[in-house]
Amino acid sequence: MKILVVDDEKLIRDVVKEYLQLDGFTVEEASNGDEAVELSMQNEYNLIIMDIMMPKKDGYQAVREIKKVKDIPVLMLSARGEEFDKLIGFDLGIDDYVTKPFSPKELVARVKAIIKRNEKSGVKLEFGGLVLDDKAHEVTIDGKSVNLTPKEYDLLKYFVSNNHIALSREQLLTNIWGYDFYGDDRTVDTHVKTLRHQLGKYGQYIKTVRKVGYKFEY
Amino acid sequence: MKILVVDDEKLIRDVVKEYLQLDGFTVEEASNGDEAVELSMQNEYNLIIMDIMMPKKDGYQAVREIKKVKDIPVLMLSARGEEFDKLIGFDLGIDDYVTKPFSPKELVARVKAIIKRNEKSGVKLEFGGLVLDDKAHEVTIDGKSVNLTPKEYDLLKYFVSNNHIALSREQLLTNIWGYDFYGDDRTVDTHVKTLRHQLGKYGQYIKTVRKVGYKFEY
DNA sequence: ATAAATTTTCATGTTTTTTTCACATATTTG
DNA sequence: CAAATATGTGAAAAAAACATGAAAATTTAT
Repeated sequence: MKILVVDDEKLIRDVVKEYLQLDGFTVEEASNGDEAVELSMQNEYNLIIMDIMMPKKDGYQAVREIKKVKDIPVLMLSARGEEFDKLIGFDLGIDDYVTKPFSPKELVARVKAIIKRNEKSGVKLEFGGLVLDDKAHEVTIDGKSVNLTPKEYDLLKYFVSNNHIALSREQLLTNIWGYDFYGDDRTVDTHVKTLRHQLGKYGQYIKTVRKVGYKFEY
Repeated sequence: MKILVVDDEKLIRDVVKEYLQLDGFTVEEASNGDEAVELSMQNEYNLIIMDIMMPKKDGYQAVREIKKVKDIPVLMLSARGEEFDKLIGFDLGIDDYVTKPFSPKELVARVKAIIKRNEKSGVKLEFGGLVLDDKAHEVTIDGKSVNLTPKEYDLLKYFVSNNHIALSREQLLTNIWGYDFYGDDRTVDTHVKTLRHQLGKYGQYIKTVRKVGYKFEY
């Protein structure tokens, strides 16, 4: 997950970067609109966080140019009040906006929300006889449909899209349940249990990573 | 899909063009009514987006002349309030109108809606004894005609044309009811209910996809 | 204008899913 | 090996999602 942070103030870039990295994102920076456009042409970002007021080229213009070529979600930063109406009136296809001053935590939460919304759907992931067809929203084992509950389905989808990667309970909760889930960690365990059962012989591919969480490994 | 955008303000033409191109449309421009008439005689457009107030020849006159010769859908642009009533009284065969200032996103949505409305289909979809003959606009089960209401028909058509694909309530609403439906999600449920009844033994092929929506699966 | 048909809303009941939690089992550590 | 820590599990409670029927609102036809 690569994110481009565009702001002319280094301090802001640094803070945002730090928090995003804590959550496992890769972050690159640009200090003005021109740089932002250039970088986003050369790289594949999953999200752009863009300030509005900047020298060289402002955020609106930069977004306009980038969106012409690439379909990347954008989160806008704006000083309180100013320029705000424009954002709404001039529909640039902004995914969300945050007004300064903002809480880094909230920003990260919003970033995650956007990424989740924009997650590509309709993929078909196959691991031997285990197939997850996201378009049909269906999981089959050796051709036979398995009746997963919604949570089980989401969990499996997240697992298989992160093959070989250990996932903490917290990570699973924020990414599948949502950042606003305030329940018990261990509810993950219960779902892993039922999912393992549902997957039959493929259940074993969800491995326990002690002290951390779980991982799918095929 | 080729669209002609007619407006005397270059800025508006540019913005509209930009957004339409993002959605894969080919766009040509005209800056007044005369040009518009001329261009549309020489080219085959799938849609014309026409401003009303223009020098040389206004939008009404241009549309009238074009419609005399060609059967092209037209979307009118008008400044808020002014000239507006005329559009309704004047039966020019306008397909839709948008008042300035407008959100480009909405404009594109309306363009798509018009194009979709004007698409001739006429397919015949068969699933065992269940046949949807779009040309005749009729559904039969084992040869016997079924009396579907318009909504039921549209819903079934959308379902069967998306066999094996899970469809969210939102997706169903925007594609069948239209992007401007602001009612209750759950109205979909009610229609699914009646449709299932109408389809008798074929009702079971509309499956519930919990937490998502429904899918047709034959 | 009136009646009929269709669509939408909404409250209710039912089913399914999710969460919690206590206890069992397994693993690590001193 | 015992204690501490972490995960597995089953069952009950809580929550959520859907199906349904009926009434209200809207649209269409007569």
